[in-house]
Amino acid sequence: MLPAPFPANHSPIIRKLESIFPLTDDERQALLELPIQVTAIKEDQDVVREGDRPSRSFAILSGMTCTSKVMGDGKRQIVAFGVPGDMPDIQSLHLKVLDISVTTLTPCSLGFITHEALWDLCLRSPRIAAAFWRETLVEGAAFREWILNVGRREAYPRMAHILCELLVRLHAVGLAEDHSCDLPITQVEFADALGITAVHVNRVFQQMRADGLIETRGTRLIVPDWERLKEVGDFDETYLHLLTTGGAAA
Amino acid sequence: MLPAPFPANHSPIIRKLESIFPLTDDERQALLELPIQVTAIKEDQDVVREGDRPSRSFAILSGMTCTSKVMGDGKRQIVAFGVPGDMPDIQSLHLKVLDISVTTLTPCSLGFITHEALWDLCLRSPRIAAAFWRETLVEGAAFREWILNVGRREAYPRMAHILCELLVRLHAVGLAEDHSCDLPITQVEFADALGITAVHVNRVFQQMRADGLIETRGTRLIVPDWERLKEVGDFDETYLHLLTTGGAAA
DNA sequence: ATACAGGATTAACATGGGTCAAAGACAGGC
DNA sequence: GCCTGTCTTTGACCCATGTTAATCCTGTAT
Repeated sequence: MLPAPFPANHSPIIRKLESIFPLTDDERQALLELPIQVTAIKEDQDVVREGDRPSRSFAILSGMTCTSKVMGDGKRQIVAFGVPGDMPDIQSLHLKVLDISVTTLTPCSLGFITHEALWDLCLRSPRIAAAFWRETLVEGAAFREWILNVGRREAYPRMAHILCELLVRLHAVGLAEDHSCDLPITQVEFADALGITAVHVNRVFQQMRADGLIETRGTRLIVPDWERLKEVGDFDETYLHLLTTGGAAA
Repeated sequence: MLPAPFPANHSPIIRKLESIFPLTDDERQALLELPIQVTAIKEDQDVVREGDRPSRSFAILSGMTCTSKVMGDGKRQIVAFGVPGDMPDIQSLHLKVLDISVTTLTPCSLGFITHEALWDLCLRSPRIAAAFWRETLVEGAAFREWILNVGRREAYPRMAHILCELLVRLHAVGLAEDHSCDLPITQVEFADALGITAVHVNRVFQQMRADGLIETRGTRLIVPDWERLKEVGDFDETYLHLLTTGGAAA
């Protein structure tokens, strides 16, 4: 029962931008004046679908999403998870037809902003445009790491790595503490994210529990030994390019 | 013996930007005035390395590169190939420490541009900044497809898919005709790109040859039946977001 | 309480692709 | 023509992960 409907506000967007790019007061103000339409949406709903041609993008104000692509034969690959502050389909501002679908993992509060308003803001404020560009570059770095994860790590370290990423990113937006967080992600979804089967996800989880690498209580994940999980997952958070480095999930 | 040292010029950069974003005369002129340092470099050289903090970025004027990451244990994953017009480390403009290495596959002519000059141009011309941003978004789409390829396709269609992508992208820059192109990529490199072993790359190639799906003469790739290769590779070029769609490698 | 549905777990068996190691093929340099 | 280094090819064997399909949970609705 994570996110109660959220008071309408832009703060997750601004916090996210500021977490990777310093803003002036004027710029913050310009962002606050963006016309934004806040919408609540249930879990397990597609917000946008592959092939859509949206006229607006959205930011996650609360809740979590996943971004996925499907193959001809129906197999699905999740390529990213979204946390508050993320704008999973910002690409649609420039690329007319979407190559991905975005699905809610939990009930979400989403803030929709028209492409027109975004374009206008970017033309008026080159530094804000640069901040968005920078966000896209950071997202690209995460995709590259995801490729490495899926392409070169075995299932066990692969899972460890993705758990590390999730924990650090959730921590960065205040949704994880004490190496623990709520992960509303089913084993089937982990399977689609890691490029393995749900059965094998289950095997890996059990081994990790047996090894004392993780504990689970319902959807809650607890990491008893963060350093060891990072080591198993070959995890180095540099690629996330957070300004608040250091004790990320510490 | 691909690329002879190239007369210094910006045209690959401009052509690339224009292939995904229409430019005005003024904007083209501003790009032409960018101070650019042209350098020839041999094959199999690292242009930049993971961990570097470059003060300039570069465009490929001729030749091909690959972009890769390595794991702690030395395993390498190639996450992208670069063709003329690409700027494989444009991210360093915003992200101080590089998360990838860029290596030449052939002798290359590279055009280096300082971050200062790029920043200056982007602040003066929001539309050019937007064009660069758009390039980054397209690059992101290619990463997402790469994740799907490595995560969900078996080795045979996975190879077919990457061959399709290479052929279409080389065709878009005039380096492929008649479903045929020069591919200066070793089997070890394909292995690192696909997340399989070189031995298995070899098995797949032989099967593809036996199936009449591809022919090779030295480094030259010939595709006798383009439609069939696309089908085997589950390839749909939409994700490349080229303006010149349709008969891409036709 | 009972029934249901989505998720988690198990087990038995199959296989794509990994590993290792040796041998061939080819190109460039002398 | 010969040497050397880099690619490619081959073969035997093995294991991480896929497949299938049944069973077991747990929370929620009736």
